[in-house]
Amino acid sequence: MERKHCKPAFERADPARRETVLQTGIDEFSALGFENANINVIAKKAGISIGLMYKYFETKEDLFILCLEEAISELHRVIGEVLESDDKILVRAEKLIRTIQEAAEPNSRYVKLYNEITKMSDEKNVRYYADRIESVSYEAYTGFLARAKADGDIRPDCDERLFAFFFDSLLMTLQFSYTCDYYKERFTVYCGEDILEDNEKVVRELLKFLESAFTFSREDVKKLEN
Amino acid sequence: MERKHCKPAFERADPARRETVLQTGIDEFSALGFENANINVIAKKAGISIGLMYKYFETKEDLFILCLEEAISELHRVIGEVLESDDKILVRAEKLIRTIQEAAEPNSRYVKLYNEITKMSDEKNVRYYADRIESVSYEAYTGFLARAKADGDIRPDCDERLFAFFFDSLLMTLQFSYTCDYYKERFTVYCGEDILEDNEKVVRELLKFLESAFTFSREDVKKLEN
DNA sequence: TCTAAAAGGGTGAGCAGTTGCTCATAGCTA
DNA sequence: TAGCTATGAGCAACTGCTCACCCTTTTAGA
Repeated sequence: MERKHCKPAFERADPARRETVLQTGIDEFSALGFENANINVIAKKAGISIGLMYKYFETKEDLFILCLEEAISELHRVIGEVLESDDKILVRAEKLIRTIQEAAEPNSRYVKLYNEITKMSDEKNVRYYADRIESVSYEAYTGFLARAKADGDIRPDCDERLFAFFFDSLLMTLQFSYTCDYYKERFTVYCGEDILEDNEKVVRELLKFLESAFTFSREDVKKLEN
Repeated sequence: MERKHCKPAFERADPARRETVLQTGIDEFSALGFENANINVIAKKAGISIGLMYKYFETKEDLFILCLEEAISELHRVIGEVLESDDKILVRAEKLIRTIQEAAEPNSRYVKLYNEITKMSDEKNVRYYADRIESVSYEAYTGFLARAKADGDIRPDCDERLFAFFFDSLLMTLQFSYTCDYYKERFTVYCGEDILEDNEKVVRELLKFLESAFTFSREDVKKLEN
């Protein structure tokens, strides 16, 4: 379905060099964005010539995509560890939130790359990447929401897929809010200058929100439903 | 604090032309992004020479910023109408969701521009724009959340600012999910191919989620809090 | 074992296309 | 004459990418 994004020469290259090239790419792309990053500069910073760079990759975009895959698999590895456990839903949510907070600093380059593809438009293979990237958390979230429903931990009349979507939307936004400049600013507009330092407050309130966002009489909701 | 983003000549120009220039800019910037849009092309499509374009604007970036302001004020106008009413919180939420759904198509260019600045990094005046753009909804949401709290419609021990933040995060993501290609794909990964057509389902489930996202025993939450 | 050819790793000057922006010029009005 | 609107050829800088070239290693035939 999707061709490889590097030439054979790159696969044959020394693993240490491969790592250097990808990490340098991640540095530059996450700092400047795809368009503003300069592949000649990436080559220089990685200590190879552009000639060789183009022996490794067909295009600048292919290099970007490989960097992206690296970033995504790292992000998945981190949340994967959390998702393996077998906790109740809010305990799991708490672990996820704390992981996002703790991983914000060390993984900021990866999150920024993720944020970068978020503005990708259809011309390219949005579908392929969205599937690849999002389906991991999709599987995980719908899985444990289904179980939570069976256990009576969440309301029985909810749609697990939509609830998973809302849940992930909150976590994704939170991740960006600890990492990307604009989202960070927005975060402090809403929650005050100190919010980025007060991890406990965020954990506490988001868990409250998830537990029962807006308590509202069942009748009012019924009224809305018809 | 922030200089003007057009030269006097633009303010003197014919209002119809001003409109054409800004709308053409919004077209191009929302379709291609800031970097890939070509100011020479914008000038041509707007029916003026680039020479004149640069009599109107100092730089390409200034043109972009004026387009952005136009887009934002349009988005604010739309949600402003909804926020003026004096409904209970879930009724208000429902109106907002429906507005997002109905305005998705006609306002897609504005939403895409908004999404575009979301990846802006600090070098530029992120702070200024985040303040300008986000504080409108911030004021509105904290306002009616405070009232909802006073009325006993939401739990009394919540932090209104954080709750407003979570609420807005859900709505912002939803807005992108009806408009921006990557978010759209993600939406269907989570909720199925038909979700973009089933507005009622989204309204219903999001209201359920807001009403009581995860019902969970108070004791478990207490246990988490210490 | 020696040799020649083929294949691959590696280089970087520079091509070609793009694009933000300038400026010399012209017309029009007061 | 002065000051405005308006033009668009084209400058200058940038950058994705090529290609002629060098060096080393592997292969193959005598």
